[in-house]
Amino acid sequence: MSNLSTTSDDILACARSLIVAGGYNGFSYADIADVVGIRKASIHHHFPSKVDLVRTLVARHRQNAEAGLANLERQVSDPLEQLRSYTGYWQACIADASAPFCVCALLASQLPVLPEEVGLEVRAHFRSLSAWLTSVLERGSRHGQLQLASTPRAEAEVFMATVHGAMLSARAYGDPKMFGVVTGPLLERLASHGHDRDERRPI
Amino acid sequence: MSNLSTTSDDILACARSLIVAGGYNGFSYADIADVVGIRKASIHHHFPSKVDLVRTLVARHRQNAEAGLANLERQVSDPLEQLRSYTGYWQACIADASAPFCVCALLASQLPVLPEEVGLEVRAHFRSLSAWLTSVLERGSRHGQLQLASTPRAEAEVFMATVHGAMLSARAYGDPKMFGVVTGPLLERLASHGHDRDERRPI
DNA sequence: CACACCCTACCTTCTGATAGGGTGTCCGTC
DNA sequence: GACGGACACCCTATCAGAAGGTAGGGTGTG
Repeated sequence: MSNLSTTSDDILACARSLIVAGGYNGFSYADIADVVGIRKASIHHHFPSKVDLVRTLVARHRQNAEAGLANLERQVSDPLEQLRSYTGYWQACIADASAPFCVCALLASQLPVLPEEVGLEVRAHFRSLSAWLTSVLERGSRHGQLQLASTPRAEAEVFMATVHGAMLSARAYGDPKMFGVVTGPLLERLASHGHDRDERRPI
Repeated sequence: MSNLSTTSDDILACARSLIVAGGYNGFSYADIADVVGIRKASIHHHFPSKVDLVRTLVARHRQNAEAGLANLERQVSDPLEQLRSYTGYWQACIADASAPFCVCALLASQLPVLPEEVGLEVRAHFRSLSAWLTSVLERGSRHGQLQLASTPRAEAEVFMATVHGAMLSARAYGDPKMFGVVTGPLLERLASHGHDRDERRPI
């Protein structure tokens, strides 16, 4: 009924928040032990090495993300609304400080010093997210709901990069609203509503 | 005539490349000592503590950046060309791997675990860069050379965030060209040439 | 019994930092 | 010009603590 073992989940959750705060080298087993209320050695029982821990964490994050996006596909059909939901999700995570950064984005910034196995998982997340965004944009463009300036793939990369940059700016300014300031125009631009925003073309 | 002491500069240069690779906790005095060819203790002579070292590094980076942008203002008058120069600079740095990431952007991603003094310098860089971009966009908009969808300030934040996201994507994909894939459309969109790109408005 | 789980105790290596001594160079005074 | 302090620079030696990890034993439960 209940979780088989919440301890390993607690460890993962704690590791995630610590990584989100300071990256791969920004936390230690001792840090986790303090928060979870367990000894260092007990963590090694669940995750023999730090690489195991982080690799598992990233892999699970990726699975959750893919499942969440698949669920979004089912619940929301409009491409623009899907994109809004995606940015809205992060806006909420940042606003309530529950996850003020994507763990994969943060780890990606340290790719050169990441253990290879972790790096592979991180790259996989980027490819996965990019593929989903590409499909959403492609569909939105085909149905005339979204206005793309270039190929769906290129627009997907722009979208993803902008979202990541928005996270960084929100953190740098210490202002969660900055995420919306950056991602808002991104969505507006893609929306091709009947009303022209401020293009005010003559005639 | 020559530099008073290149050693401290060597230390800073080495620290920069190490931080760009792995962040604040991604390098140690021992790493620098190995590369520069001196002992750990000698580094402490130039920079008593790690905080001193990184704070100096970021402060200098910020000064160099401000000087570079001021110089750009003198050499190039067209706002769009100024933005192109800015992104082109980073495109080159990433392509030749001389500085595949902005040290301030990388440190900003770890702000929660950064020593306060370092964090202040990092935030200052964000404000400084944002201010410059705002002024360029404002001028470009006033002269009708750039087409803004919202206020210069908001567009500046979008621009900065997109550039940072582009750096991240280039690193995640291991492909320097990805930086251009993301920043190219950004510049295209701001350029308000006579030819409408693919808006193809009816009539 | 076997196994999952957590513990104490310990190890090795790295980390940032300090103490103190050895060079060399510049500079003022005799 | 000689002398000696002041200082910049780099060294060896050493430290306390944190890092990731191991060994092995004590519980419980199926």
